[in-house]
Amino acid sequence: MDDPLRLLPGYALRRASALHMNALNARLEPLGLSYTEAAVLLVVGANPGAKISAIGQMLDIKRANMSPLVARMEARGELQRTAVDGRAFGLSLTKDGSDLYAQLIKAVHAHETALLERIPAELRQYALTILDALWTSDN
Amino acid sequence: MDDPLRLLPGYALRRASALHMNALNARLEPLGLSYTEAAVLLVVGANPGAKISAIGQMLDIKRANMSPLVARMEARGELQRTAVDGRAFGLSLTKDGSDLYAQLIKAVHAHETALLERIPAELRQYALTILDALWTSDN
DNA sequence: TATTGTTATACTCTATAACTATA
DNA sequence: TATAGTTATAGAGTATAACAATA
Repeated sequence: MDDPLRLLPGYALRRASALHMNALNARLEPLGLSYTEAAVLLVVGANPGAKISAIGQMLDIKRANMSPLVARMEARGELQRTAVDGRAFGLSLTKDGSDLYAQLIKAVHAHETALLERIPAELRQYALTILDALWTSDN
Repeated sequence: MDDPLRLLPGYALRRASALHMNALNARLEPLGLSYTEAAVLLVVGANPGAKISAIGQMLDIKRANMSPLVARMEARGELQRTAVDGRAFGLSLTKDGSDLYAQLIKAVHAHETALLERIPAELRQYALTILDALWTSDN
């Protein structure tokens, strides 16, 4: 049976993304995080006090979807919010959030390593440049 | 604000995939096709008589999701089914399906060209190899 | 007026389970 | 017993719209 999608980079992109999102979710399950939550935790860990709106913009998560996500992580005691002004909140890690963050860093590193190892060694150096070019500088 | 996801190929993979799936869906909207339906149309066009189950396996679409998808495309007069044996069906394009297929080929070509043009010219030659390596040979 | 956050809701895609019929 | 297809349903992830409060 002929595979007409075999030569389409766009199709490979989709299949690769789906495969690795599943792999990442499996890795994050022991931490009790979805990959969206993990992304927020990474950004907050690297930017204590970052505003919810700024985090959402960086990760391309809509305000309406950030709200319940942040509320969930706050309820689990991973994040805490501090009023920046009368309408905006800054986020930072709690003690539990910091512990989880440390575990998350390890899990993400293992995930990214496994991903890169699938690529022929001599081409690995180009992977990030190519993948970044496929989405950056137009959002 | 620091972006801790900047150096993660896995994150770039996800963002790139999301961006281009949206772009493809926009291109397919005038044809009245979702990208999943488009993938099925491409496979049937290249493999007249292919069994529903085989198409689903190639595209990693579950049986339970192939059923309504095929029914929809059949109802729109794009696909027709022929009994292979008492339980399996082969799919082929109708006349309308063939016309749509021709349009689809053009849309997909335009999409893939636009995608590749985002990649620096000297790296384009590696893109398909890298993206394929990221998902093939373990499904 | 624009920004920030919240709530409610809808839509798509995908996943699981149970079922029938046939190989 | 395994395969093929169908149906119903549930769960993510994401999208829109309307709203209140503040800058």
